[in-house]
Amino acid sequence: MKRVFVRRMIGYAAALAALLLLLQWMQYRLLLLDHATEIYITGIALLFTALGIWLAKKLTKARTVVVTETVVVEKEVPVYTSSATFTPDREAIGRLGLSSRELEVLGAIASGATNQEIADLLFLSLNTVKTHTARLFEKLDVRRRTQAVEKGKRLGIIP
Amino acid sequence: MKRVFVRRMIGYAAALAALLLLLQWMQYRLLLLDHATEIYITGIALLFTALGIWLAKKLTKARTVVVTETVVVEKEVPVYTSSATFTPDREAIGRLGLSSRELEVLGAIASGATNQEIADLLFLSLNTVKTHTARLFEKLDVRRRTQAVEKGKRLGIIP
DNA sequence: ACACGCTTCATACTTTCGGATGATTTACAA
DNA sequence: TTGTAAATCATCCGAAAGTATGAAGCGTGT
Repeated sequence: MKRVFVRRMIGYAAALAALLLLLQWMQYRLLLLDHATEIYITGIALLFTALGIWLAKKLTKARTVVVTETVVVEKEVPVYTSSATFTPDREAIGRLGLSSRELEVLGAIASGATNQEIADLLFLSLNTVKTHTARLFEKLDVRRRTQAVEKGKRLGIIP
Repeated sequence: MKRVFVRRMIGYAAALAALLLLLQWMQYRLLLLDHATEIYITGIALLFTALGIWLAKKLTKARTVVVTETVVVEKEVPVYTSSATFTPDREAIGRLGLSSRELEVLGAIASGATNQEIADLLFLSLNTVKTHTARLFEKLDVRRRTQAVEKGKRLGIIP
């Protein structure tokens, strides 16, 4: 792979060198004549336009890649324990030292409630809910409610 | 078709004419100086190389053909999708009209990322992430990211 | 009685989210 | 050609969330 690329680069460099030599020669030849500058310039222009086209084609062609992806998906169908029979992992809860109020708040957060809604639901003040969430986040070692939900589900604390 | 092509050609011709005028001017200006020829030539070369590349790109782009391939996949009993072999519910996604970007953002939200983190992750601006989330919430008919995660999981859109 | 943890609530401040709206570009379809 | 959808980015503003800190009441166990 690498070797091919290096060789191609060398080829390009050689072609460019040849081109420059040709130019040098043209310059030397044509400057001897009077009023030949326009022809010279035109030659240059055409030459380099061609070079540009050639370059572009090479570059775009080299970049044309066809990718065929085959994805095989195998699935098992395990016996499914529905969410109705969810039992929280008491071990994890004890290990983290989560209080019952904090668990309630975590559940409400997971359901998508705002702090104010949680306050109304549990008959608390907004500030109290905030302290609960703050302690909850500290114990779960997270910084946002979305992370708390993710971690809670992962640890089996909430369904 | 033909008409478009002709007009494009006219545009190219105009551009070329402008280019030639520019050259004429450069020639007039620079030939007043000594030893400016080399610089002039180099300019010409670069200019026309660029022109060539541009031309080639335009010409090849106009010829770009899009091939659409339809792949039919048969799925086996997707009753229960464990987190390891999760496959999103395409039916639900299609029904809600969720775009790929919106799905990416939803996944990132579910992992607990802030909008800024999502922006960094997907190489977007914060504002773009916000518009994606806004549209996502609208389509999911929710008002907060926690609700979006909850609904996304419930509908089988995210694991 | 007293320490300890849980719960409750408050103030003040910063950060993150979310809503509304508009601009621009690109791709694709009618 | 025109229209539409997706994706990108922007500003402004208000709401929600989160941080820091202090404080008070209430059971429980020693």
